[in-house]
Amino acid sequence: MLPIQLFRQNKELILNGIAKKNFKGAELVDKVIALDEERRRLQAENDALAATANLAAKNIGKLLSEGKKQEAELLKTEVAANKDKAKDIALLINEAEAELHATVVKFPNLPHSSVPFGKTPEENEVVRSGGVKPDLSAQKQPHWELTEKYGLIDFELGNKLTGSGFPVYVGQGAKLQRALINFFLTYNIDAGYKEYYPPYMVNEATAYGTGQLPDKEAQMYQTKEEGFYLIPTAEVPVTNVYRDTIVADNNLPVKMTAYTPCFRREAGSYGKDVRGLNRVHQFDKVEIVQLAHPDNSYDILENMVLHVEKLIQLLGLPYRILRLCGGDMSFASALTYDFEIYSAGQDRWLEVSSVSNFETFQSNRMKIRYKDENGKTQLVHTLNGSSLALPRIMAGIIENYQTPEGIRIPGALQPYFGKDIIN
RNA sequence: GGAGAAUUGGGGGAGUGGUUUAACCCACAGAUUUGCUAAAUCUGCGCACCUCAAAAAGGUGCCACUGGUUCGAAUCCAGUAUUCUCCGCCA
Repeated sequence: MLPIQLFRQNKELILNGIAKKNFKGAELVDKVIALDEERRRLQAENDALAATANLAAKNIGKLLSEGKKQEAELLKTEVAANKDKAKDIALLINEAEAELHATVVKFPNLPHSSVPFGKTPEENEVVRSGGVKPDLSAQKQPHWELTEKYGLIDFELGNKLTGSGFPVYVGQGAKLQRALINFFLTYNIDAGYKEYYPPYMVNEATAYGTGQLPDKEAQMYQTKEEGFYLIPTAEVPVTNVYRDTIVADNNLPVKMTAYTPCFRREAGSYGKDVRGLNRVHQFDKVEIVQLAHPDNSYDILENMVLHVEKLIQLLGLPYRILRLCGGDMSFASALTYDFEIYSAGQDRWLEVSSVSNFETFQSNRMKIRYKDENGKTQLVHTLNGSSLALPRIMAGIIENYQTPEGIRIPGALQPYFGKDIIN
């Protein structure tokens, strides 16, 4: 959520920012400013009334203790007249606040100055790429053929048990999944991230904190009785660990990592884009989250990018890093780098990680703060990234490492998998 | 699932309708003094919003949460959440 003060102080900044992000709602800016003025006016009025009432109540108490009962009764009737007025104003304040809030949360985060202009994924900027595309000559197959051939994933069984988009990993496929999770977590923990194992369901306040609510409700599965949301990413519970807290600034940055399944009800889409592991409703992911001081959050973002890049390099997958253009960025992000690996069996790029700085957009909702050198409370910057999302990494390994003898296992993963080939 | 009890600031903890402006202790920060792996004394010590160009100052709200009763609520009432104890059920 954008801070309301920003609307008062720097309207131009907001107008420019939302234009870059391709958000159509310039007229809402003036609405926010008007509602904010209304709210403040009402509050000043309300406070004055309350101050009078408080004083009167105190005087009544004093009169009663002095035994002046009649005078006290007289004062009571005077005060009662103000009560209705105060009640009306309180009601108006609630209305104004609710509408103000509902309007402000519609605004996306403002993009960082380095974010390229653009509306579509084609306008994302390739920052750099690495790794070598394998030469598979004529024998290349997509992962859904290979997983069937080696009995690693049973998509049909998933259809039977649940529905489409819920693959069942079997035998060495399940083991590969487990090895990847373990490898990723160990790599993150070695880099100083503290491991969390959070709930897979969250309440409304938590889903609101990271920006899933109110607008992205349709993306999440929800339990019928309790109304809990199944997490679409570990970012949701993990970032909320620090909701409503003030972190000592010498404890920044806070580094957290978690493995969780992720549940997403995506809008219907068919064909090769969603074939196999390319897009599923339940998948595993290891996430990294940091809470950072605003002064160095962009250095930290670059560090997180290097961290993820190294991990992909360890797996020996060809990759590229994109800086997303304004129109392709997520609602809450100020700057996002996407990682894509080249999937040789399909001859296409697959997104495996997204690393973002949200600045104060999430912390303003969650009230995650620190004390600055003057003792003033300030909002922290929140950042997160995938390290990594499992299914597409699995697809990439299976396709890029396919050989006539079987699927080779990248060297760095072998200690976790226990052997060097699937055949 | 049933019955009972509880929830106060960073921690402990007092407070059962009106000089409580939430006592007191600890922790923490600053100053002073004595001096040296510290102690004593004094002062300060939460969050949010509003008035104000800002600072200073003042106002309002916050005792788990949401409402209610009252001129006045940490205190009384109702609902919700969480924790503890006992019973039941259970991997």
